[in-house]
Amino acid sequence: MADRPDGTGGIQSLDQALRVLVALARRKRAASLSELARDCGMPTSKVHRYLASFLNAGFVRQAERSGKYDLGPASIETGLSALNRHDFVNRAADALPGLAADTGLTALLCVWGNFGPTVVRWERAASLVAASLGLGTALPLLTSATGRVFLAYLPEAVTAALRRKELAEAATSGREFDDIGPDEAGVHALAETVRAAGHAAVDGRYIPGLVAMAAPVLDWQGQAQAVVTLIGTDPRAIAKDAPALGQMKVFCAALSITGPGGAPA
Amino acid sequence: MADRPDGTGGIQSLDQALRVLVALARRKRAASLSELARDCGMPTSKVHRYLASFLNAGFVRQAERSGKYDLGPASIETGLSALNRHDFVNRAADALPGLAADTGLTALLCVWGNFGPTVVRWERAASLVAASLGLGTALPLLTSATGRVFLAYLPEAVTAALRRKELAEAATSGREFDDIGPDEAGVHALAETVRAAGHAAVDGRYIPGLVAMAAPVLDWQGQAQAVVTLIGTDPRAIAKDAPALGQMKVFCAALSITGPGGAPA
DNA sequence: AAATGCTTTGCATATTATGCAAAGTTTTGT
DNA sequence: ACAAAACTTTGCATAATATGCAAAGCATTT
Repeated sequence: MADRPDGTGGIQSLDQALRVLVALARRKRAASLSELARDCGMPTSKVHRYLASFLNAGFVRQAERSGKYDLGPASIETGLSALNRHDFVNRAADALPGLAADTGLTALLCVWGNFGPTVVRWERAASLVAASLGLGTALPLLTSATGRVFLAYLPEAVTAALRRKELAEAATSGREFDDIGPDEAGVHALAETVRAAGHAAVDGRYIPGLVAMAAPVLDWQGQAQAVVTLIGTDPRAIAKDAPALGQMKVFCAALSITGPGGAPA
Repeated sequence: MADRPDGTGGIQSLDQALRVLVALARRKRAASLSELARDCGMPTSKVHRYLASFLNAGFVRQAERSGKYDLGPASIETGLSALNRHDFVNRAADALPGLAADTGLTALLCVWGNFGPTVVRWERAASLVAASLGLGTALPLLTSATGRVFLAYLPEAVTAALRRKELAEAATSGREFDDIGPDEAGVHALAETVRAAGHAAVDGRYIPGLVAMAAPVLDWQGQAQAVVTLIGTDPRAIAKDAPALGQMKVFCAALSITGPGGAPA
């Protein structure tokens, strides 16, 4: 056991102990000693001693009667502390210039404000500037890629008011939506499509000369905490096989909190 | 090192390593190696090796540029997994959207964390979004409805540290509390008032434009294991005869562990 | 009541964590 | 811009300690 390519300079017993803790976290319910030992491929006595330490520190609780092991209050407190520092807006904002540089597109970070999708950070690429887009700008819900992602990843009640407003305006102005039905049913279908794809994209139909695509930064309730948007002029930039699409989704996935079950290596 | 009355049968290196993790969790921000070493009274080399293991397991993240250490995604996942095992969180989470819909207000579920009242679930209503409120956000103890319920329904020892801190801050900043005395006696009286009413409410005094009310979810010892909070913009929503108040209290009563028989596994 | 499965503890050995000190790296001061 | 200080990271010898086996409790089952 000489070479650990990446896992250098750690404490072996601690590595093993943490494997036990994540094994317990992966299970949905309390687990018995032997179950955990089997999961980790370790002798029961070893796991038992690890659990004793976790128990003393409060990371693990032992059920009074059954003797099974479960996660304890210290695990909750540590997790909440970690969550507390997870500031989506700032974390995303720090990384936004990198995304803009990698893709060569203008990158936007939006949150849901009182008037709908609101731009809070924006990183322009070399080529173009959408002059009308400034900080605090509110974007449309139904006709922007950003808005459509919020539509798909926020509760209906939240978006209801703006939804109705934009539908009514579309009706009175006579301007129909090209790619969606002009009623609530059409909006539902749109949201479903966005959820299935994991992102939204619009071509120059609504904002002539501009193409955009957007993806959500999700919290662990599966709701959109923020939306990241890429804007360009070239329609090929938002094609399904465009590299920028993949980069954007990776970017968002890295910022999203993966709930229990999602286990990256 | 002969007698450890209660801490029997553990792994010493693991005990020490976990002390480092909780030291990191107790800090509000990312910490440097030497800070942690000082906190724990350990040599830096030791702490560094522990952190290397935590890093490999994902419990700790290292900031790209500063090199400081912070809690990582595995900490979040483990904590959320621990939260999900408490039945009351799940039951509350299932019912929370209904409460938000019925009242038309934003509904919050909070538990007590390292930094005080901490948001673990929230359901936004149509009308408003408090942008600064997210999962894992820590709320003030004395000036939020949520915090005041914890103050009233948790042992004094639990809230003591935060109580002193907020009182001291109020004293130095010169900002007096409007509705409570600026000392421990005033805090005691406040807690008594909350207990008598069974809930707490604040108007826009502390958070301009926002009104909130909160009630406890009690365990079998009569302590708050969680607090449910409703937030709105209309002061009439938190009036004594407002329907939302009754709905919230019914909601909490249903979640509270009533008599014997509600024995979790 | 005997037996099975599970959890917990003793103990000798070898693995491995430890602390010191030096090398490497970034930040601060002049 | 250079020097100095502070901090982070790594090597190494030694002593501490984690490990695995096996036996002893303990509860539930047949």
